[in-house]
Amino acid sequence: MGYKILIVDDEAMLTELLSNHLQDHGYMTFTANSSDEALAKLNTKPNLILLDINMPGMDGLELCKIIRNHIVCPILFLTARITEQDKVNGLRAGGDDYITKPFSLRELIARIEAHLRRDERNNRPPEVVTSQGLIINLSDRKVFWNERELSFSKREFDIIEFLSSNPNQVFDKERIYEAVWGYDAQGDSNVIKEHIRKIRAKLMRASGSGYIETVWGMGYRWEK
Amino acid sequence: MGYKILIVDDEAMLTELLSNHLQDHGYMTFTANSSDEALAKLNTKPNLILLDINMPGMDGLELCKIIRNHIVCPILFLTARITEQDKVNGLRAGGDDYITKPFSLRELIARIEAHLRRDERNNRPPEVVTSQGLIINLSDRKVFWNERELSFSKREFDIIEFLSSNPNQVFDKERIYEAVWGYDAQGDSNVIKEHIRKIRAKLMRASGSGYIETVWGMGYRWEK
DNA sequence: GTCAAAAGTCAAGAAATGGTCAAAACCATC
DNA sequence: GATGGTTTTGACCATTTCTTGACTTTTGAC
Repeated sequence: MGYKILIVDDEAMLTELLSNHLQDHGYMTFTANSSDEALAKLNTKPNLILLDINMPGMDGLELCKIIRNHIVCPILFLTARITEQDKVNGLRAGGDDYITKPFSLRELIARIEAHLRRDERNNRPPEVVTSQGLIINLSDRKVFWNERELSFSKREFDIIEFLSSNPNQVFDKERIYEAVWGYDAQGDSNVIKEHIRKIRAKLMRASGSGYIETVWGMGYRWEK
Repeated sequence: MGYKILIVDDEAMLTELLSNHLQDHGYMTFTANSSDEALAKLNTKPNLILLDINMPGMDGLELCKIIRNHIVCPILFLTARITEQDKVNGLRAGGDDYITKPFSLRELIARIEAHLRRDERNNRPPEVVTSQGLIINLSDRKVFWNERELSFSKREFDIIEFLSSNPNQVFDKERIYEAVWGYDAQGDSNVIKEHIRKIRAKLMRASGSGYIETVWGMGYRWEK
């Protein structure tokens, strides 16, 4: 449920169609029509990637190697015809499976599910658990306090994610801004103060603790 | 403070300009206008390298790979326009970031600082332990005396950090001022006396020892 | 012992930083 | 384009920390 799938193919129409179909099956999809776009969309942290082998410019195999350096998830190649050489190259590049075009959509779904199941078993911990009952699930972007779900906005969660992933370390506001907003952001420091306030309030109301400690003159730290 | 940056570009004018600008920001710079020169200057042990991708002869990517075999430090590519091929190749060659020309100097500085900070965090020894039960954790900026945490203000901790990282060495007030405040001592020497007093008081109350010894007429020394 | 320079102490004011609030700007959705 | 939520802003207050200056004590030289 709610798995994210990144679809990479230079034919926009195909990505579009696949995207629709997968969405109908309850997946969250992202599409990319070039290698560059694909790399850019890795930050969506997909749970699985569908990758066309034959693309202009850098082909799928090259791209696959690069992706492997960044994230771990099943990569399924889509390919028009598969030669033995293709298969070997693909495996060597880090692919997990092949689906030859044309393929039946039912087969596609079946394979995707198989890989996600296996992946789930292997890569258990996509979550961060912190003190007594607070669970931060980074892949689902959800936070729970003893069964009960707390809701945070995007920015709020981004900040929680960053800080809680580096517990006990102090980050000044600029550093947080950089991590959450991006590089050159010339942010007013009030923005962070305000978000921290909101986060603390929500956490405090639910759990009785704010989790984020202020280190005067230095920044904030996630207390684990 | 005092980071060394190696600037590699075949355009002498550009390296010159960058060099000046970075020096204005407190960096120590070295320039190289060819790959050979760059390799030769690796022995300056730069903390960061700015590398032009498009150079005659061996290009930046090749150079990057070679450099990676020699030293570990952030490598930022400078490139006229970035194609997806560039990006991919660059990542593969071991680069850490891209800056496309023309770039704003502010952005350049921001990125350099970001990378140096990150690098520093990663390569920093996690903690310093000093005599009987006093633990100074530099990355968490926490000080413990037998389980119990002692709290210090930013300046206080900065001073502790500086002195305890160079135990048994005597530093006069100007030197401490320079190390902690950042530039040439402009401040009244009382500032340091006062901070030292506070630090000693806190340490003394917790541990029974002040740790900072006065060397009359010379300065202070951290007793290990 | 006396003296001057250096170091230590203390209290008070200045400066910096963080917290809070309300309102404006922004954005997606209907 | 109205709505409701999110994000950003600016103003203001409270608190902590930093700095200063006057004063006392210690130190080493004479």
